[in-house]
Amino acid sequence: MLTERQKEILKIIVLEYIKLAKPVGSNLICDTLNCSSATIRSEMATLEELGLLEKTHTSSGRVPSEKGYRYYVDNLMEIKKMSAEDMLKLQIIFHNNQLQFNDCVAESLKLISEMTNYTSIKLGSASHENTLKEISIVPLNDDNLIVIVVTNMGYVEHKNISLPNVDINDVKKTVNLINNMIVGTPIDEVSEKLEFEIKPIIANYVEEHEKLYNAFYNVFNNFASKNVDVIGKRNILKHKEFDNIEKVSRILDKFEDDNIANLVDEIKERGNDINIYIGKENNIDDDMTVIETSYKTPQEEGKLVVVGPKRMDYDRVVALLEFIKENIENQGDR
Amino acid sequence: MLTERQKEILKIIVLEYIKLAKPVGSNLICDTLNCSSATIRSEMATLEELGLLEKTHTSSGRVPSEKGYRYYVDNLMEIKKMSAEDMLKLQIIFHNNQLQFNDCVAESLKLISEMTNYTSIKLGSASHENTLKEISIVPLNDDNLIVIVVTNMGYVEHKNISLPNVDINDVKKTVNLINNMIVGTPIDEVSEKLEFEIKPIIANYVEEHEKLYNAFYNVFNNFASKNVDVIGKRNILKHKEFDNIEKVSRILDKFEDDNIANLVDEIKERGNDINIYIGKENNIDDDMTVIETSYKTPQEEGKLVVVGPKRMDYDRVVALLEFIKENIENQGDR
DNA sequence: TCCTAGCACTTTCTTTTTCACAGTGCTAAT
DNA sequence: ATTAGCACTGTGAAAAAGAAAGTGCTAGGA
Repeated sequence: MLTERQKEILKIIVLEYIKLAKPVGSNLICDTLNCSSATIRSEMATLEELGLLEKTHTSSGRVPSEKGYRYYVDNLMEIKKMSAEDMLKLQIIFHNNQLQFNDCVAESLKLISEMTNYTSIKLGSASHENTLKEISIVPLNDDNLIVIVVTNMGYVEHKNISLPNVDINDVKKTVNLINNMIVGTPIDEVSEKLEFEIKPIIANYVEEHEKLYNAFYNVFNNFASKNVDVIGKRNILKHKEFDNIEKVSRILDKFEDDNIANLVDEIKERGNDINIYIGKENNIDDDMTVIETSYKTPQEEGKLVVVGPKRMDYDRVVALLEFIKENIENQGDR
Repeated sequence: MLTERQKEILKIIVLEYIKLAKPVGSNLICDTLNCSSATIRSEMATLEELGLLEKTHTSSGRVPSEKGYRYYVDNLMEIKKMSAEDMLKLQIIFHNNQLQFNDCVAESLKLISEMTNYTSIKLGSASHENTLKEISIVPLNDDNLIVIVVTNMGYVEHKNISLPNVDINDVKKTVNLINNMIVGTPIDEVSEKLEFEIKPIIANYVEEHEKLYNAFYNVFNNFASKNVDVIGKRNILKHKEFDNIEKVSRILDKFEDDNIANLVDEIKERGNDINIYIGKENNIDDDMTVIETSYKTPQEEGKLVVVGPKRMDYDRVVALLEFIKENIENQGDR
């Protein structure tokens, strides 16, 4: 258990380090705390023994450790009201009746990325949670057509396929078959069903049934398993601690879509409204913090994530995410 | 007019610098050219006077100037056969019957990016070149539906819209109207036609016609004006000359989708099969080279572009692009 | 006339040295 | 408990020194 003064000191160090990214010395603190730097130093030594602070070298000021950030987040952080400015900008998005619901989510995340210089991620439901809602085709010319697949979650994917020498009516019949027989199946089980339920039927009356079957099989087999949107990848470049190409490369690689979708998906939920995973607590990168929240509306469910350096403006991000989550869930059915 | 020996020297310097990114000294060259370093030095001085070579400082080796690269590309470069390895990998893609035509293009560009560590770009036709082919809807639930727009070029875009209190049959009627009256219109003129041709009609019988009109209007008004795919943005990080965050940032910003689509689109075509724009010759970045080719198939037309440092493996990229262009155009109608 | 050996000169890059600074830990006194 | 005082330490910037790479120029030889 920390004394009040120790808490105060830890808090100042965390906030100061978040602001300036420079180790915090005892002098800076004694100004605000009305005691001598020597006193602060001995307190800082105690906090270091407890594992809450670290030094970058023997005679440097102190930097929060991961455990220190954790303590701050759990015990010291006061959830601030959002700044009026932040609030206003977000409200403009959510009150813009021109924008469709989906765009609101995307736009607000984009705004968060811009305002904070962190990276935000929207992760929709995975393909095994999506079922086939409807499939339709648009012929382009004799040989080529577009297949459009819509899932119950409103996720849409389309693919250009070419079927030379296949009668368009046979394609239409096949589409009808699929729409009658397979709708409601989880996306990643569709290709299996195609093989055992559709293929035998069309084999009877379609000349080029092999070609036809293959084309549809591929559509479903390559269906994006994740529905992910990463916004502001390049923001990592704006932070002091990522000042060399290797680090930046490493992080940008992590942000690649498939990659990040898996990593975000693996987050073991802690069940809070907003969950914070600092450094080693997340599986994206030890140098980063991940803040996550989930949302659920009649149309769609998913996760919203903000990723930034451990030295992150926790208060602000939490406030922003809470606001967005709330707005999404209230307006989801507008 | 350069002497044979001067050409030889320039060529060696270009190739060597492309390989190692280090200024090339006279000693290295005299080994291969059977003459003394002093001779080479005086030749290099001449080439520098002609503006084909540059020094990084008074006593450094030589580096090709932009003009030097240009001379190399125009006069010295021998279009090599592709390496067997490159050839094989690409052929696997184009001979893979599982892959649809579109995927072949994307896959082969992805491969190029991986093999060369440059960035490649696929630019489809712009919205003013696309006309409306068909529009269709998939209802998700009472209030929400998906609008799918297909253009004559096979470009597809979809949008989630919500229309509370609008009868689905009215929506269907509107869709039919659009499909009957507006098909064939260039995409960027559609919203105008909606206003003057469709809106007056639905106003007569649809209660919430304002809502309905707005929704469709937005779909077309926000239609992506460019159809662009940038592959391997992060490759810029792998090149020696981009060793600081500012440069990398600058380039990565340039690669952002809307941005790059415009820049690529602005390229004034020189009408060759393959066009090379070195440094200031392109409008993407003075430190980069852009290699561009166009393709045209019955289904689609567009540009393929490779962007990399000026110190780029010209031979290889040209060979790769030529191969891909040829395969696309031959297989476009397979 | 062209080529080359030789040499002085220049710039960069790396290493070493020096120095001020910011900050610590400890001790002794309050 | 707190604090003033002081010795000590690692950093970072600046200056100094030396090695390496490469040039330009000159004079002599084919």
